[in-house]
Amino acid sequence: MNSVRKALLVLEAVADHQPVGVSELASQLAQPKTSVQRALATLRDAGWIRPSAGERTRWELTFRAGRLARKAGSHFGLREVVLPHMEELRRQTDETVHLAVYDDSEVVLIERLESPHAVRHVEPLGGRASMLVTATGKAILANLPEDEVNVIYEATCVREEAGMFIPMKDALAQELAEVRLLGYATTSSWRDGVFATGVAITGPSGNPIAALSISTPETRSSDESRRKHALLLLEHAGQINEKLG
Amino acid sequence: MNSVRKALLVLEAVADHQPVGVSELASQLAQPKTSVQRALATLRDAGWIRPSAGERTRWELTFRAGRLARKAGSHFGLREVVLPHMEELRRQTDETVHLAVYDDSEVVLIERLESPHAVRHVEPLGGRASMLVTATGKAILANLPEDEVNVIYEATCVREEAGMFIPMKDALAQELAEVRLLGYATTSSWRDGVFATGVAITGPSGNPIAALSISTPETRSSDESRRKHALLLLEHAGQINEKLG
DNA sequence: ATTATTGTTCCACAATACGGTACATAATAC
DNA sequence: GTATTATGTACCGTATTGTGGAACAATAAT
Repeated sequence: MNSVRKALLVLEAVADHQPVGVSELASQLAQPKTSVQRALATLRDAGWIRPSAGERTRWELTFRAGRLARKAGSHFGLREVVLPHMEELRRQTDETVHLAVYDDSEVVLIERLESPHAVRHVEPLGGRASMLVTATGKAILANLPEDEVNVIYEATCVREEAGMFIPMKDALAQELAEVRLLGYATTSSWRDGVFATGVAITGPSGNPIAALSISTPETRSSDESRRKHALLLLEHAGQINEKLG
Repeated sequence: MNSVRKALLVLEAVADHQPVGVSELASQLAQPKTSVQRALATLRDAGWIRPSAGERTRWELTFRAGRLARKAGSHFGLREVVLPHMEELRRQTDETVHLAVYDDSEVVLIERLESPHAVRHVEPLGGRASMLVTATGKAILANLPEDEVNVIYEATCVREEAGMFIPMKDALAQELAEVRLLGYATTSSWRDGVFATGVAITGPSGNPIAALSISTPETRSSDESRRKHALLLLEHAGQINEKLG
C-alpha cells in the first residue's frame, strides 16, 4: 500500500509546516505535485486536514490526530488509571508529578499535576526529553532489553543536540543495573536545581509503557524526602501495574 | 485513494479497541480480513502501530499520533505562544486556567494550569465537552459564521448524551450575540458549582482556533472577581492574537 | 475428538493510483 | 505597464498495485 505510506508522509509534512501549500510540500517530500495533491484531497475527505481560509489554499491539521493521541501509549486508558494515583501522589508530597511515555528514543510528557508550592518545576505538556538523563527515561530503560537500550543510546547520540549531556555507555549500563535493583531512578542532571525520582509502569506484558516521576527543587529536597518519594512511587506503581494486569 | 481511507479507518479502529486482532477489526469494520491485514502491515511499516507481545498478534498504537496531535490546532506552535500567558493569568488570579481547541463539534482540553487553592476545578486533559454550554465553547461559537454554528448545534443534538443540557436555538443565538458584544463568554451550567469565563483565540485569519478560560468554584466567585477575570482574559487574548498574527 | 476461530500466505483479476502534460491565476521581476 | 516565475487545479492513458476469495496451520472452545 504505497499510497497509504505516501499519504501518511504528507500528513506528517503538513503537521511540520502548517499552514502549507501543495508545491512546498511536493518539493519538501521530493514527490510529484500531482501525487501530493491527491494525498491532500484524500486526507481532507477523511477529515484529517482542512484548507485554511484564503485565496491560495493552505493546509492545516484538524484535531483528528488528537483523538488518537489520547489513546496512544495507553492500552485500556492508561491515563484514566494513572490520574487518580497522580492526584494522590501530589496530595502526599505537595510536589510536581509527571506521567511520560516513550516514543522514538525519547520520553514525552503526557500528563502533569503541579506542586502547589510557589517554587516548582514546570515542563510543557507534550515536551520531549532524552531518555538517558531523565528519571522517567532511565526508569523505562531499566526495564527494556539490552539491545533496545543500545538502539536508543545510539539514536540519542545521533540526535546530539547542542549542550546535551550524554553519559558514557558503561556508566549508563551501571546506573541502569542499579535502577533495576532499587526499582526507581533518580536524576539531578536534567534540569538545573531539580531533583527527580521516577518509576516505570509496566503493562500486563511486562514491557514498560510509561513512567511516573516526582520533581522537586533541590532547595526543598532532602534525604528524607527522597526516600519518601521513592517509596510512594514504588507503592503506587505497584497498584497501577496491578490494575493494568 | 481508497486504500488510504481504509487504512485511516483501521488506524482509528485500532485506537478504539487496542490491543486488538485482525479478525475483530475486520468484523468491526465490515471489511474482508485480508484488506484489514494489509492495512495493518502498512501501518506497522509506517510506524503508527506495533504488535504487542504475545502469541496471538494484538495491535496497539505507537505514540506517532501524539507527535501530530501536539501540532494539531496550532499553527506556529499555539501552545508555546499561549502557555506563558496562561502562567501569567494563573499568577494574577490564583485560579485554574484552561486552553481548549474545538474538534468535531466539541471542545477539547489541551492544556491546563491548576489553581493553587485546595478547592479547585480539575478537568482531565484531552477531555471533551459540548460547545453549547462551556465558556470556551461559547466563546468559539460566537466567532464562527452562523451556518457553522447551526451545524454544530445539530451535531450536538444528535449526540444527545443522557442528562446533557441543550439550550433552545434562539436562546443560544441571543447569548452568542451578547458574547460577541462583550468579547467573552461565561457559564455556570457546565459543572455544578463552577463558574467559568472564556475568550476565543483567533488566528491571523480571524477564525477562532482555540479558547482560554478561567474556572472558579462559585464559593470563591464574586461580581468583582468575574469582572477581573473577563478583563484579564480579554487583555491576554489580545496579546496572543497579536503574536499569532 | 470435533468444531469454530484466529492469524497468515497465495494468486489471478481489474480497479486505481501514477505522474507527465496542460492551463489558469496570482505573486514577482523588469 | 508587461514579462516571468510560481502556484493550485484538471485531464488521461498506462501499468502498477491494491483487491478479496480461497486455502492454510495453529490455537481455543465445545
